Amino acid sequence: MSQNQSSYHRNLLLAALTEADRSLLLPHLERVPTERELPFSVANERITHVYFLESGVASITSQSEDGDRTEVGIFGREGMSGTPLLLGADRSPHDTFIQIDHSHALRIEAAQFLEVLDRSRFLRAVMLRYVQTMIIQMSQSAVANARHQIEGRLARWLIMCHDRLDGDDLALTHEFMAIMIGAQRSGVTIALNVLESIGAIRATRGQVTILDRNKMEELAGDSYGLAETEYRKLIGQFGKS
Amino acid sequence: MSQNQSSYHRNLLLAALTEADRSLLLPHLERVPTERELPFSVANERITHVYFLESGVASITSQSEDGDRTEVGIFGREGMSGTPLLLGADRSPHDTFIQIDHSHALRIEAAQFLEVLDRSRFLRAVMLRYVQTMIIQMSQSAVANARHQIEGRLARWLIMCHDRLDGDDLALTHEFMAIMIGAQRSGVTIALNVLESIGAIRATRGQVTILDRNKMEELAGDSYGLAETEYRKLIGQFGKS
DNA sequence: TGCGAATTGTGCGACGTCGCACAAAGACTT
DNA sequence: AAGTCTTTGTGCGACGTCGCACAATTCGCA
Repeated sequence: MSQNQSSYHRNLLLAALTEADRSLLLPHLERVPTERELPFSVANERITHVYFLESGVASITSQSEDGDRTEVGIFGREGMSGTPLLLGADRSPHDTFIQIDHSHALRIEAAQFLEVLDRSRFLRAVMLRYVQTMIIQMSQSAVANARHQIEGRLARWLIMCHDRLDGDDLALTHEFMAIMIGAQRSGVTIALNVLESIGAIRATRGQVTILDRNKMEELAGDSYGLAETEYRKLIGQFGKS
Repeated sequence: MSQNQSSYHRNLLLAALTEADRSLLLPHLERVPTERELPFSVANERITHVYFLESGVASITSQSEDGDRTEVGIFGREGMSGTPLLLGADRSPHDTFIQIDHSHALRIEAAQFLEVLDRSRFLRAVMLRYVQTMIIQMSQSAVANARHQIEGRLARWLIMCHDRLDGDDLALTHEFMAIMIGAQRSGVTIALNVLESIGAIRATRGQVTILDRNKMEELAGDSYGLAETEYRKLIGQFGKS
């Protein structure tokens, strides 16, 4: 249990709770190892657990008939999966799964989560404020996709990952990033080369290193920042900028 | 008050409430005339009222530094403004205002709204389920912007308006639609001509008439439909398809 | 009825991205 | 050390959209 206790503080949402609220969750939380592609929830299937990441990055994606995935949301140790439960839905049309693995998450069964929600108004309030930050994030994804081209979208996505990971190295392939920002692989290769040529990143096989975060934020423009500001206002400290 | 009572049923969210819950809201609701550009809420300013539309269409938009607006959400008589209040925020970085006017809305002051929310768990639950449908809608906007080109995005947006209005005529200028879908005006002109040439719509000055809704839904592809399906599951009947 | 403003149609070069294909380079297996 | 698979670089034509400009059309108002 001391293991769980320390885990609490790795997830910023859990860390934002009062001691009393955490003790409501504690008996139901199970610490599980995570690995790439581990599904937290599957589209149109009942959400079985709510996951709180200790580290790593997860994506919420929308899959179209032809099999293309598009990312609509991202979270790490500042967030959780299963937000539809907070809003009275037991499933959603989106998939949620681990993108970048960093070992562990805490999870609670859906039914128990709902029960705990009922018992603490403050706990529920924190989680709902988190939903608000996700709404802003998703909105800004729509804006980024509408207004920015690959370079900007990629810069935005990379610094969002950067916010959620320790250090400046991101283990990512071009193919992977292409899916995440809804572009094609060769376009990502070119964009990465541009970013590298201006000294914003260094790219090697399967890895991107953020060198100049300011430049990256500049490239992302105002598609980055709103959600992060909202998080800091509503929940607490977060990110690197 | 009998005027208000009939108004209740025009807004689908209010109509979805129990008689008891409606009577909690009733004393605080004020029926106000609406007009184009009437702001329901302004970015980064305290939300003063929650509006329930009886008819017409409102947009939630994100404004960037350079003044460009991008629409991130849309609602009509099936929805409401002020959803951040439900999630514990008193403001949001987005603007919400009337796009297409159809005369009236019911509004309640923010403080009173919050008070009523506290008093009925069921009422709160209905509104939160509505938030979930908006999340899906915003996500699908991100998908549409990432994957579809002007024709598809325009088709999606037009049928979303169509869902929210009586009849098949939409009073819209090209300029206006261009802003809504994040494209440029001349691109919209061309796309509209394409839609007209295949018999999906008829376009005249300041007006678009939906002729073949099925064709429009086909063009929109899977960027249309998820949010609407979610609404029907979580709240009730809605739309025309 | 006529004038001015708003709206729509159209043209054109520049540019970014797609779609696809294939070569080059790096990493992993046996 | 050789062979295989994954990842990355690159080329090229097609296409869609931008950015901009200007003409044509329609509407509203004096």
